[in-house]
Amino acid sequence: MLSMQTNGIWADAVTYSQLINCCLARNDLQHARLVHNHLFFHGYHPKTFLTNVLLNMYVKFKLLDEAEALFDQMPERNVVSWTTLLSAYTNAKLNHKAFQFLVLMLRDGVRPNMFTYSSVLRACHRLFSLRQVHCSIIKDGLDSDVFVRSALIDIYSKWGELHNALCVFNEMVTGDLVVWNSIIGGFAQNSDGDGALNFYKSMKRAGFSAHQSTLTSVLRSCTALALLEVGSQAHVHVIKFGPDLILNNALLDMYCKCGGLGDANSVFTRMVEKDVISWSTMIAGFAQNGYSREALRLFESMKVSGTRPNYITIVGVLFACSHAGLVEDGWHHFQSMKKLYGIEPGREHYGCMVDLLGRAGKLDEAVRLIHEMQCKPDAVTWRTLLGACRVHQNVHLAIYAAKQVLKLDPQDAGTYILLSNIYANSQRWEDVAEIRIAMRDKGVKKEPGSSWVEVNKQIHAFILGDNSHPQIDEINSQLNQLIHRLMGVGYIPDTNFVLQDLEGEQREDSLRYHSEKLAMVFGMISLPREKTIRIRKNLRICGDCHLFAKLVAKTEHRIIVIRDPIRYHHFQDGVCSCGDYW
DNA sequence: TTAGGGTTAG
Repeated sequence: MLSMQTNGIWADAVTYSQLINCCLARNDLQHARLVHNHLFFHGYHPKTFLTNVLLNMYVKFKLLDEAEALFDQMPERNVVSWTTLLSAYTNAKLNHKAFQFLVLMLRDGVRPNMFTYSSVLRACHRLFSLRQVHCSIIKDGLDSDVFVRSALIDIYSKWGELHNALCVFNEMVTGDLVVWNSIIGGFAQNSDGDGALNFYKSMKRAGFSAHQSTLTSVLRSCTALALLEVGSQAHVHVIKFGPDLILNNALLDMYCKCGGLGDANSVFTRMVEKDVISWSTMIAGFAQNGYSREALRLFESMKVSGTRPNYITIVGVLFACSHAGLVEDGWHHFQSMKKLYGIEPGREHYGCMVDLLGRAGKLDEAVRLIHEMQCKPDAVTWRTLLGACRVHQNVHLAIYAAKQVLKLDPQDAGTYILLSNIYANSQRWEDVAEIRIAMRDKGVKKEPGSSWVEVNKQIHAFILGDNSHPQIDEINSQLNQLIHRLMGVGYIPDTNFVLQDLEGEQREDSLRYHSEKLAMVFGMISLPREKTIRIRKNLRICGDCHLFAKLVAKTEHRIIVIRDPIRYHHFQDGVCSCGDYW
């Protein structure tokens, strides 16, 4: 450029823009500024096009103030000028500012185009504004643009409006990979793994190959559904993409959550690049699967590696302590999190500590900690204390904790039932009746216990009281024989876990058909002995089923993994990885 | 010839 200048030749706008974009590609702010200053000192007044390029340059270098100053000085602004700054606001999550800017743009008489809309959609922080923007898009005839379409699907999904996302998707005539990814991601984010996997199949039928983000959503769905086999299949495709950090993190999480800790660890070890999410995932994975010591060892390695722990990392660390009864370690990490990493303890951290102290029988300390909390305790906090009261049979405190839970979550069926059982055990029948009336008046219904087991990449569901499984007769007959065999080696059904209104044999019957027992038997019938039986549950496993699974693992020589909403139980040779502490 | 879309941890 300098030689052009000494020859008296002025570079034209295109040359200047190429020069600026070259600086951008090299991340060279110094030379980019030099070009801008050169234009300024030589009294060259660039046309709107070149100023837009400069504006974009400042935006990309995240120098919003300078971009704004330049925008204010522009004698003429077109839709690109407005959109450049507007998308800078959305990227910086300045949603309110982005919307104000859109209003100014409209007042200036500039109509938004597909570029503007695809940016502004991400800034919709209210459903109402989203609907308004969607109407304008249709009015301007821009709803068929694939960028706008994927942004619409994405934002509707984020608002939980899957129905609307689906409508936008179904209107698509020409295919587009990112639009497919948006709808698959939408279903995955809304915990509809089945829907996401079905769309993934349709996408492949439509002739599209999976991209990194497609696979990330697929893995997320496998994680939610505990589909280890489908997830492992996706792993084969993941390898094709080489070292993709986000994708590998999703893979890691899938193996951890599906109970495949060995595979998770080998993925983790082989990862070329690891970030705080990779470390946190693996630490929580070890902790939830009952390997607390490994989780804490990994936390030490993380610190050595130089990766700074964050809020979520510490949740995993404290979870590891609470599930192994490591009171001193727990206190140490809890007290040092602020001092060492500047992280204020949040509800989840307090929750882990309440759990840790409560399980260890230090109920008074747990209550004291709840009262000292910097943030307000929520239903989960009180439910944690309630769980500890149940283990340590502290009726007085349990009633107090249960009342606190119901104040904050009046629809929590589990707590009503627990409270009612506590009253029944203390012969407080009037209180029992009162609870039942409250449940009836509030329309509280207990979610039926359900378990899912994966056999030949198919999910088989077992729901308490539902006999629709085609092999249910065979399962029931095998289950009865199994119970008989186990009773021969000392199994006594533990009826403490049953609703209070059942008596004697009836009590045992209701335990007999707990969904995880049916799922276990089905796994035994359908899978060869060397295959692990993997079960996912919607409720926490009860003590009776836990004992049952240990005995099955021992006498039938099976490995069983049961994942409940909080943690995982690996049953092998008559013991569980949780050490009976859950 | 400048501006826009999808993915990860509790």
